[in-house]
Amino acid sequence: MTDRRPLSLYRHLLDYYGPQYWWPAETDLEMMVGAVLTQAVNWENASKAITNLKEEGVLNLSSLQEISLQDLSQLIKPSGYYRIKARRLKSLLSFIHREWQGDITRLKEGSLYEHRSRLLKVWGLGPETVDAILLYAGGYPIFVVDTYTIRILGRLGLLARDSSYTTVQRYFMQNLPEDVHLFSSYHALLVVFGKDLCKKEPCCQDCFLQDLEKKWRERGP
DNA sequence: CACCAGGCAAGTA
DNA sequence: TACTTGCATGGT
Repeated sequence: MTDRRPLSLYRHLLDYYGPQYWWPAETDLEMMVGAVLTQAVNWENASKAITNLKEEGVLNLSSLQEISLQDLSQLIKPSGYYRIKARRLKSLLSFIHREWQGDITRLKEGSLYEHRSRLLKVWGLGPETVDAILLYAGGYPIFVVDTYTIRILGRLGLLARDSSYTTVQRYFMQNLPEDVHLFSSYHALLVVFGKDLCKKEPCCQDCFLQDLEKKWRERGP
């Protein structure tokens, strides 16, 4: 017995916003670095930090390993929380060298949940960052949850407000076909939607959500 | 001026 | 287990 609403919501979002083509990164390493840099910060800020790293020529495994914590933190300043994020990046880099001998393609060998439990032990990587890495760099079918996702589901009444990360993730994964492309596309659409959505309730008069809620009531999901 | 942005870890009860 | 707080820049 599966709940059809998650797939229905996906179709509405895709129809409204169009395809999103995430994650915006040229390499898997860049994707992982970006995942840390965008923690609790809008992508524009994280993107500036990525640009700095590229211009300095340090967005590669060996340079990131060698660069001092101080120099690294200065380069990523625009991403906010720059001192802590520099430490988190160093922590991630040491994991890549320790676990994979510096071979990032090792992420694509082995099993999803084995990688997940190891990555979750890395200092500075929490569930969202880890799942983003697994989905967008690893190509594994795992659903990425963020604050927007939780807020949207609560707002639509699909789950209780402020449901936990695990609850929301399980809800999507139990009610959607296991499909990397679908999960990738869906998470991107939820973020775009979340940016569009008024943070404070009640929602603005003519935003998409109101339109969606109306359709929802009229024709059902 | 206030408030927010694609989290996470550490401390407290 | 379930809160609370620090971390910090840049845009509206």
